[in-house]
Amino acid sequence: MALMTPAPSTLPRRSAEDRREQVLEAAIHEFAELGYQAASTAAIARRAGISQPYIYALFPSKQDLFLAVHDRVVERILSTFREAAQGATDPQDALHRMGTTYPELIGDRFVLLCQLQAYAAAGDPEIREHVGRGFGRLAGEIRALSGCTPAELAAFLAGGMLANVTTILGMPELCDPLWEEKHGRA
Amino acid sequence: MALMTPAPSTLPRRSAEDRREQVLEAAIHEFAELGYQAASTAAIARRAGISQPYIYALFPSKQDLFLAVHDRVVERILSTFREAAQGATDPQDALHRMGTTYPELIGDRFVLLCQLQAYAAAGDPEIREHVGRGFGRLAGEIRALSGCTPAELAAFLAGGMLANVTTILGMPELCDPLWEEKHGRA
DNA sequence: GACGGTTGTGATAGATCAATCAATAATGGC
DNA sequence: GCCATTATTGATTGATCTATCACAACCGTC
Repeated sequence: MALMTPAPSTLPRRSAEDRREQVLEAAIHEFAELGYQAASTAAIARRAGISQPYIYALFPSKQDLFLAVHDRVVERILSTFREAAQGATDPQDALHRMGTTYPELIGDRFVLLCQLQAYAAAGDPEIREHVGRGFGRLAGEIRALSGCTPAELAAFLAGGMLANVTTILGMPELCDPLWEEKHGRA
Repeated sequence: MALMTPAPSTLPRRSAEDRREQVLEAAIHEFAELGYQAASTAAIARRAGISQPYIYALFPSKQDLFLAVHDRVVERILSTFREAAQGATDPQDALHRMGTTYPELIGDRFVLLCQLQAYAAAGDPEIREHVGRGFGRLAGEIRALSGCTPAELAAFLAGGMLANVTTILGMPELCDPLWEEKHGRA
């Protein structure tokens, strides 16, 4: 039982808050590409530049980490939409402005894929409840920001879902017509 | 090393084709609720009433089983749509008829959830390619059956996606306005 | 009533992975 | 310059899961 190698020399220590940040960012990527189950804490740790056990000093469990990732992703989407809706004149205009930010959100790619993975993992009741609340918050805020009707909200959300899926499948052309022809008619 | 218990008595044997059928049906349920990674071959076998190793006599690998499930699900959706589109008068009418079958597909529940799980598992390139082909076939057939425009197709697919997600989250009320107010205006 | 193909299973290898724990190095206050 | 606190890791455990293999029970058939 040889004990540990004595850690070559001074490695700079970061605050726990800092590390949590790194882990969250790494986890977003891993969860987005592999899903809740397939993503391993070892891979997340590697990407974050820390050891695998240390994740459990920063988050109580893999599920908690996943839900924290989901919260952050929802928050990021919301802030993007809030910004986009600034100065809109009417509901359609607000939704249109939000819709144009979708490609930007997709540019991040991982944000939307994380959403999809959260839905897929919703077989677990605890996850479903959490993700359901996030989805409700999203829907509520979009309505509040835009003042749209339930039907318009549904159509907007639906477009987002299609964007998710066509992105992950690498078939964006199927989604494009939505944002082109919906409001932007010359 | 006690050898096996001598198998109480005569259990009726089924044809391999029969068994494959049972396994596929069981796998649809397991994959739908848990996803590709989290669903275990042991649980599938238990549900199908066979031993876990026998699955590998019927399907070469878990991934092959998953893709076979996906094919079957796509085929089921297509046949539902084909039936619904019979006797439609124009593209809008055809899409409307197909849309009304969505709740029926959701009644099955597992069919649509399997689709969602397939998208979520598309991080794996082999799965993505297969699922992408299925999605393309779906989109192509819908266009052929209805004669709709690309924008109408996109809106229709988007609605399906939203139906998937609101179903799994148990929030169907967010999706209802789509099918109610879209075409059925009195 | 032996035989060859088919159906089916138990045991198990081999891999992976979440989570725990004890131990150790750096840090900051005093 | 000491001490309590905080950050960080190596080693490991126990569980789980896919896949393989050798073997057994059944079936038609000659």
